[in-house]
Amino acid sequence: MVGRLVENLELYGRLSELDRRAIAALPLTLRRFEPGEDMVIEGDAPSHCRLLISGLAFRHKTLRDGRRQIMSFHVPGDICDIEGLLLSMDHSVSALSRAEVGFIPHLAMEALLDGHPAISRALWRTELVEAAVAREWMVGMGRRTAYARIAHLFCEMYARLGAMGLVENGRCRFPITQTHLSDSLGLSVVHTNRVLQALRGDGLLSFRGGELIVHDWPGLQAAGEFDPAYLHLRSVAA
Amino acid sequence: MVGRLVENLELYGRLSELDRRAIAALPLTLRRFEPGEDMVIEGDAPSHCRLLISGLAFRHKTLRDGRRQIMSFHVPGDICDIEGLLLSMDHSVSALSRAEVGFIPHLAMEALLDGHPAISRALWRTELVEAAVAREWMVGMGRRTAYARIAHLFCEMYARLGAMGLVENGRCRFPITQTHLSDSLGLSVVHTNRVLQALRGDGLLSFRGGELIVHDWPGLQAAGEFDPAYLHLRSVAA
DNA sequence: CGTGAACTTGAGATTTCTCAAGCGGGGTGG
DNA sequence: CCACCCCGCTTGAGAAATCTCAAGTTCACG
Repeated sequence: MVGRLVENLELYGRLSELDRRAIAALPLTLRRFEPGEDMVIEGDAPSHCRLLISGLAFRHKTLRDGRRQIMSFHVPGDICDIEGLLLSMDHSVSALSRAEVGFIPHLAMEALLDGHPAISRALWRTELVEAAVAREWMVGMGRRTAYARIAHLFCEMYARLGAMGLVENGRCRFPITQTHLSDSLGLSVVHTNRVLQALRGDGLLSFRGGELIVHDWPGLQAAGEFDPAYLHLRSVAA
Repeated sequence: MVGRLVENLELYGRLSELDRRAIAALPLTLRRFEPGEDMVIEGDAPSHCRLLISGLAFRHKTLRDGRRQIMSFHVPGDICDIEGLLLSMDHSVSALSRAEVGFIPHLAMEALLDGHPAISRALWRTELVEAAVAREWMVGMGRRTAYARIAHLFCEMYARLGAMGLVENGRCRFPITQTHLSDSLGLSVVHTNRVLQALRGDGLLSFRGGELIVHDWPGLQAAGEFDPAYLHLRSVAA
């Protein structure tokens, strides 16, 4: 159940057997979410952490008039609302696809962190990587064209999913709509659609029915000015 | 020397006398940076943490062709490269104004964190707040007009500086150029300049020679769609 | 008095947006 | 089993925001 979490935490350094056993012993309540369903809402002060076990999720803020900004995507092994441990939520988290989520009581989490500095440090590190990703998104929204921005996002997800073994033969599932894509990148759906066609036309990728196919990985990286260093992964999808 | 840091860490909950004394006992080497000088550079793997003692600093990434994106501003009491403790730097940090910086060896920092869970937690919380600010910037760059974006940034800094007691009579020092402003918000200098004039013309603020004067705080907040909740401050400048 | 950085202005070029409408497939009720 | 409907995708076209280029101004500083 927590396999992906341990994997995630061990990306940069092994945990002790003791640490691993403590994680495995976490009390976990399972729940399933349907696509689009909210897992936490802005303003909540959650009493549990939500560990994504299968499926994808995303963080977002929605303004009064309906404009929405998606701020990150989450893959299995991520805790989607870790900040809820210390702060109230200033944004919402929703399921992208059908998702299985493990609920871990804050009390258990706090005990785990206080008793296991190595886990605390590893979890903090995943947090820092998330912040690095957020900064890279800022660079994109502030300083890159729509074309580069879209290319970059696909590079990022391709690399992240690849690192989890979810890329096969240049293909991976990435079940988002063009609306999600637009809301991630700060674009209109219309423009996103046209730029997507350009990327396809340039032979870089196809994206259809929630499946991403990368036809020209070096070309796509160049188009997106993608340098995976900020992901702090150990290896990158070939 | 570390007064601001303790203040910062105690924003949400007191530390014990023991914790406070441990912080005060940190070995600290002082160094001064001139405006624009780099404190850490992308790619560095620092061996010390940089605690900002006086002055302002900012994080940024610069692309090959010179486009730059500023990703955050830092005030006294912030550790500007805390992620260097666990990761290599994927961006640079530079001094905005003349700044005094305390260098703390990573070894001392690690010992402090491992021995004092409360400090570890408090520091993590400041990190989470930073991430929240980053998300709000994303909303701005993705979904707000230049006018709202500029207003919002000034609201944010006014609130943050106000919370530190650095606002007096609706005025505060915020020593950035219009170029910095543009690079923070993903705008061209020309456009920034014109929008700034509009904000001044609408009687919301003046910004000249690195001094921000807020003439109409409610109006400015409305223009920027500013809701300080994401800053997770205890109080907001009046 | 000369110089450079920051700021300002003008004007045309681009990117991206908005509005409006048509298309297509999967799901549902009759 | 079929018609209908909705959501997501696509296209067209004019509008708006923002950018780039180019030059002029101001002011602090040496």
